[in-house]
Amino acid sequence: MEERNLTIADIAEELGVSKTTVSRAMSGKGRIGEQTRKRVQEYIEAHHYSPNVVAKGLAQSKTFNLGLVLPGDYQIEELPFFQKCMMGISRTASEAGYDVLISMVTPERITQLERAVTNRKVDGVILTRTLTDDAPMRYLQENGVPFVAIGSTENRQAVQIDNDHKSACRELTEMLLNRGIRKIALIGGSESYVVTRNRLQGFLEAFAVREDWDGEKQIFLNVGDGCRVEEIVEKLLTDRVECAVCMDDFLCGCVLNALQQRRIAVPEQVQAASFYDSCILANRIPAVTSIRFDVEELGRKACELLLRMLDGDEVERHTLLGYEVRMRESTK
Amino acid sequence: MEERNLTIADIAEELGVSKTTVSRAMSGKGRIGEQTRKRVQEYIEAHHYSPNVVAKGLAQSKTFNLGLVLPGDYQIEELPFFQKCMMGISRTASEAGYDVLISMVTPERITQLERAVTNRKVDGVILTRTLTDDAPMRYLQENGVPFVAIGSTENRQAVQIDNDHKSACRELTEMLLNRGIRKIALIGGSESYVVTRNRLQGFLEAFAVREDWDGEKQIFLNVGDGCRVEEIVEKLLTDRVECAVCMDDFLCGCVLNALQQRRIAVPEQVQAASFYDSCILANRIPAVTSIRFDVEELGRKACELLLRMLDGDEVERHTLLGYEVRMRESTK
DNA sequence: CTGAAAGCGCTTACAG
DNA sequence: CTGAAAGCGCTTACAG
Repeated sequence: MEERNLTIADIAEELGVSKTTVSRAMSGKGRIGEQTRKRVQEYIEAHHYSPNVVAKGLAQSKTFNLGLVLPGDYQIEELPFFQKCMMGISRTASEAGYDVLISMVTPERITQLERAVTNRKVDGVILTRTLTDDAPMRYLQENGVPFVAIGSTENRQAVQIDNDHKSACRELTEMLLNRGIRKIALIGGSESYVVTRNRLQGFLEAFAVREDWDGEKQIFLNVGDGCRVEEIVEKLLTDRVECAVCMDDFLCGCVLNALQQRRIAVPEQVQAASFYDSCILANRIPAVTSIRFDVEELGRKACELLLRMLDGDEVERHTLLGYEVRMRESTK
Repeated sequence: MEERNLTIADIAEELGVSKTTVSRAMSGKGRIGEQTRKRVQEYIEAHHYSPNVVAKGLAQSKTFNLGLVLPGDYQIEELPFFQKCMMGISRTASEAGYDVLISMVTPERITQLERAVTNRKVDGVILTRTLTDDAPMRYLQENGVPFVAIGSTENRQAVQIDNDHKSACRELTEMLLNRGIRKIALIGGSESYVVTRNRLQGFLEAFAVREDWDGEKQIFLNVGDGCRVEEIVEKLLTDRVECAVCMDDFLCGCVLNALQQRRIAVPEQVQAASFYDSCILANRIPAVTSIRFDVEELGRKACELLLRMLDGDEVERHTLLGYEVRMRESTK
């Protein structure tokens, strides 16, 4: 069923023109008669010709592939994020005639990325997680590969894009304080993520502007596993903390579970808020107050940035995208 | 920093041999003098030459890319699965000199996959979810693209690989029955997934062998959202069902939440078991009895199958991988 | 406006 | 054992 694919040479011969002409009719580059162009295009349509992108790429020293670096040592709370991100990237790339090629890396091993680069399989790369000391980023910079980093990094050279986590956390915290909360806790993951520090900063800023603030704040970072959460919840209860702001939905889920286990009512006895508003907490009762980001949009924008870089455009080094605070029943 | 890349022609000239010779020294194909080979290889090592895979591909009519079809309309419970699967695939592909190119599809839209195929960007494709009537699968078959389907399909033509969900569900159910459970429920997702029907079948088989069985079984399928779960849990309690077997971890999480909300103790009042044993239920208290699959291995095997197909090997049409029942505190 | 020719970086019969 | 040449399927100066 799959006969040999049509080539530009076949078409040229069939139409009695040169390959050059066929090529031009398709690309629109170079002068070409309107009539000729039409004839070629009609033939192409009729015969469902589609050019061999790899050959085209070789001639133009391009691959029409974008590398996407995904962490292999993921955590559950990140999955909805990566998925949505990929969706945005993949769609945008596809519409621009590019494909997305994945490289899974760990902090210790970036061989897949190295392969993709040294084998010249990609024109540029998108990073989906950034660490304080980011091996993939360093590698790409050293090798002069164009890339954009999703997420915040302290590397000022890199083109980066992220949602404004700091402002988001500040605004959420302010809203909670305005509602009269006096004892509030921030619970978050690894400090080696820049985003953790950004959110912490936003949290702190919410208090900085209030000279009259006489409440109490607690901060728990580097929370890694369920056990830690148990301890923290115990402490929250002992200290009669009124509200727990969790840095991601999985963490928040753990906190809520621990509270339920102890028969603590949310929001009556303890309130809770989260980040991402992902499917991890979907259908929770009570519904959880959360900061929502448009992650697919983030992926799209990141991809657009990279595409523009590949076109030789100068792009903004630092892009911040918005957020939305969604107040729900888990806070009052 | 990024000077023009070394090519085979450069090396040939530098060494005073032909391009043919250099090519042969690398590929190992064709006769070549041991001395010459060594010289070439040493030069290559010293200068960190790595061949342009795209050019190589063009010459061999290959791309050294594998397509990976991912559903864009994912559900949270599937994410850990996809991630692990990708990890296995990506690693195996990488080791074999291939890269993985993703296409996100929905039941209505498979344009990304079509692009990858018509643009001749992939040598073969791996499907990660299979529906009863699967558009991507149909498309690939019609176009003669080699592919392997992860998950069960009724399409007997396709090369498919999956874990043995039917046996797994049967064994789990048998174990529960052996422990004296008399009222048991099966709760699962969409029946349009073949896997749902496989598990249902396994569930039913567990009873079929017991002539003396005089208990009660309930079956809830096509559970889509949290609301339905609430209703089901109500019914379980009214009917005094002793154990709920959930077809995935997210569903099980919902059931457990609903139970906790109602202050029902697990496993004392109601027992629960799940499938996948993924990070979604990690750190749950009590720990949940679950069927564990080695999903990364599944990805690896799937990729190996495809690679063998691309090499022209005949491969087994149907592969079933094992499982492991992990009894934990949520059942007694 | 159109085409012959060289080139992208490899592989592979074919000949020696 | 080694090489000249053609070819993979495109693009793009250069010439007309």
